[in-house]
Amino acid sequence: MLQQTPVVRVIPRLEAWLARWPTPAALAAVPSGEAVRAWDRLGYPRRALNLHAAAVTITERHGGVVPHDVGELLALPGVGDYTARAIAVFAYGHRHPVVDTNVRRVIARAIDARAEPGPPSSRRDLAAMEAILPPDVEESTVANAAIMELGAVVCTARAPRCEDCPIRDLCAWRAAGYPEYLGARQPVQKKFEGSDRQVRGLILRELRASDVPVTRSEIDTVWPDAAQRERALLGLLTDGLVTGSVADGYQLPG
DNA sequence: GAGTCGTGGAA
DNA sequence: TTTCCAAGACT
Repeated sequence: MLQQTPVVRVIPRLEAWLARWPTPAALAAVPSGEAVRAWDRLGYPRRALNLHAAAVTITERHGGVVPHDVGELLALPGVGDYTARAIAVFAYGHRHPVVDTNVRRVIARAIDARAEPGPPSSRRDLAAMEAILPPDVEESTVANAAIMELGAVVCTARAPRCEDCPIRDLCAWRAAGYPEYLGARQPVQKKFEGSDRQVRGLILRELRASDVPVTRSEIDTVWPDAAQRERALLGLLTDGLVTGSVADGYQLPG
């Protein structure tokens, strides 16, 4: 849920989710479409599908227990470098570098004296975090959490609160006089308004709201551009977020 | 490595 | 209003 999604938006959804499905086995026992429906408007609904698939794998192959091993975690659908290590470290207390967008920003500033991190590279980013991670296991766990939290609360992307920063006296960016970001800024994100992503969201919204298959003509009402509708629906079918056909109608997956 | 994939709150 | 961007993953 936390992937590319603000923490404050995740917390209430997580609590409701865990109240309904307290264990991987509980989630694995329902159709994947129920996970997509419960995901509601949290965004990136393939995460719901992946989470359900991961629950099935955990139930069938790991005895219902989320694995400790980073390699086994990485093998789960939707679990990448960040999530695998976050679980191993914060749930199980193992020693691994955990690198999210906050950590990348703190390292860029405090260590590299740059206003912003460069493009993500798991190899480089993990190595950079490993280099400053305490050797002691328990200290490393605290350090992972602390650096991430520092980036989320103090060393923020827009208006960093440097005067309140606990490591301001050893921050390389501060020592260098807060140099501006060098080089061409990579384009943030393609415009959402009018995008295929928006159409996908609108189609999925229809399917979530219905307990019976939705007809093609009903889907046709959500967006004026037919070609774009077709593209979005095909994409949803390909991703497994939607099942069905023109003849049977479309619905969330079983 | 570059593109794609949702949503919504804050500046 | 527009832009930014948020505990990323996958192709």
